[in-house]
Amino acid sequence: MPLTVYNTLTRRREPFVPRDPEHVRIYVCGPTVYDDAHIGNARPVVVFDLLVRFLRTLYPRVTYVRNITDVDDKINDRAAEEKITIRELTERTLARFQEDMAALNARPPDVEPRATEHISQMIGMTEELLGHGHAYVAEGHVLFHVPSLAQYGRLAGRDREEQLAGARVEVESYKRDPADFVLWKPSDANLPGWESPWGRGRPGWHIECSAMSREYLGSEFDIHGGGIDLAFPHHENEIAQSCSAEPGTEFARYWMHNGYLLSEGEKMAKSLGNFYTVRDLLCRHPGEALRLLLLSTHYRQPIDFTEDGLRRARRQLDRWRRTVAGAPPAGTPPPAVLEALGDDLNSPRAIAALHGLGGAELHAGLRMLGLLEVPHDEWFQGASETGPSDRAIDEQIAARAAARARRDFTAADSIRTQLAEAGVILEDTPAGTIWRRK
RNA sequence: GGCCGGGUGGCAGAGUGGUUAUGCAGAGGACUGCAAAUCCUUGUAGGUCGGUUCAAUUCCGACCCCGGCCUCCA
Repeated sequence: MPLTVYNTLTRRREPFVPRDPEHVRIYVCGPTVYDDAHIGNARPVVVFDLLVRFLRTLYPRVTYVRNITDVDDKINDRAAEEKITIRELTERTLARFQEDMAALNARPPDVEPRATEHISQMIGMTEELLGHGHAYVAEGHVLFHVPSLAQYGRLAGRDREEQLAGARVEVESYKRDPADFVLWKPSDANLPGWESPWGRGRPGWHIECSAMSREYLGSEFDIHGGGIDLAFPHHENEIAQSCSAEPGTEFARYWMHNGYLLSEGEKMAKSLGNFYTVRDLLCRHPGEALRLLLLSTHYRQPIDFTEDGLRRARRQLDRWRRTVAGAPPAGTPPPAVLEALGDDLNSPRAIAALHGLGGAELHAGLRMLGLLEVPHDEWFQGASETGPSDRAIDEQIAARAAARARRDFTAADSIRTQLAEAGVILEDTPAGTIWRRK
């Protein structure tokens, strides 16, 4: 099954050819752990989880690295606000992130490196850049000198003049060029810092991904992923750093970017009341519904998240579960599903291909997409904090069965209505009455 | 201002130069004590204006809208 991917670097779809067919290597930018993941953070996690699952069906070995940014000024600010240590904040946030993503059936990456545990690698790369004349020291900072690299701007598709035309930021006086960016910056006593050849300081954001991807995947690997908003400047800067630190190397061959996410038709913002954390949504909707909704739109398309869409996704999963019944997932997913995924990860087409299937084939297709991993009993009858207990429901069903037996349908319907109001739906089948939580 | 996406039937969302996307919702029917679930049938499209073509939702151009990036946001 061939895989074609859209490569942001070339702006076209290309056949995916791994550097080493025995070992595919992929890096995706992970979260800055200062606050709970919102729905927009979840999209790349789910998209690249699916990509990695698919790659694993194609290649014998896949190494998936997703970093954790645990040194960042937003983290410093938040920790100060909450009057807790940076470590407490990052540990707590990371644990919650991992729980949330697990609820979306996103498997953990093979390596989840933390920035704070790779400072020496970042210092090392910064020294290499200085040694090659791509960086300079100014007022305690180490800066990457953008004009030193002719190809800068290739990923974002913009040249130097365009960037200058758009410059809206005040340029720090120590920068030789407005586009230069920080590799290392000084920390005062109140900020996290590490000893370095340039004094006590902390790394810039971009150097983190260059250093950690090299540590675990080597100087050249296959796929680098993230949200489209990271393409510039973050990914552009990563390329600049990595290719300059080791001249002649290619860094990532394929760049894949997921599209932006809107919420209820607008950019998600706390002030608009359309800001959803994954954690919030998981209180009201199953994680698999969120996963399905995110995969219902092609990853490069903009997606308009709505809670209504989430409800529809959940009902779709209800139906599939009934159709699958007790069928085990067959060994191989349906060819149409694999074909769609091979076509630049066309998950909406893969989902469409599932309709009309049944039994083991459908089950296998859904499992390929990372759906239906939650056991059926838990899905339909899982514990509820507000509804009646399983035992109370069984008692009511027995009472209703007795009423129906004496053809007292008024009493029977009354019981059914009461349960419905409590969020429990009854279905009479030839094998007896079954129930599920709404 | 520069750059990059997108505009498809009531909604969600794909492919495609000519032939059904798919799903949801709606309508009709079957089943049911009534429901629920399931099954069957079914209507409705491709921003605007031009161009190319025997034929365009699909290619080209212009324009209009929406969104993003250009500021350490996925």
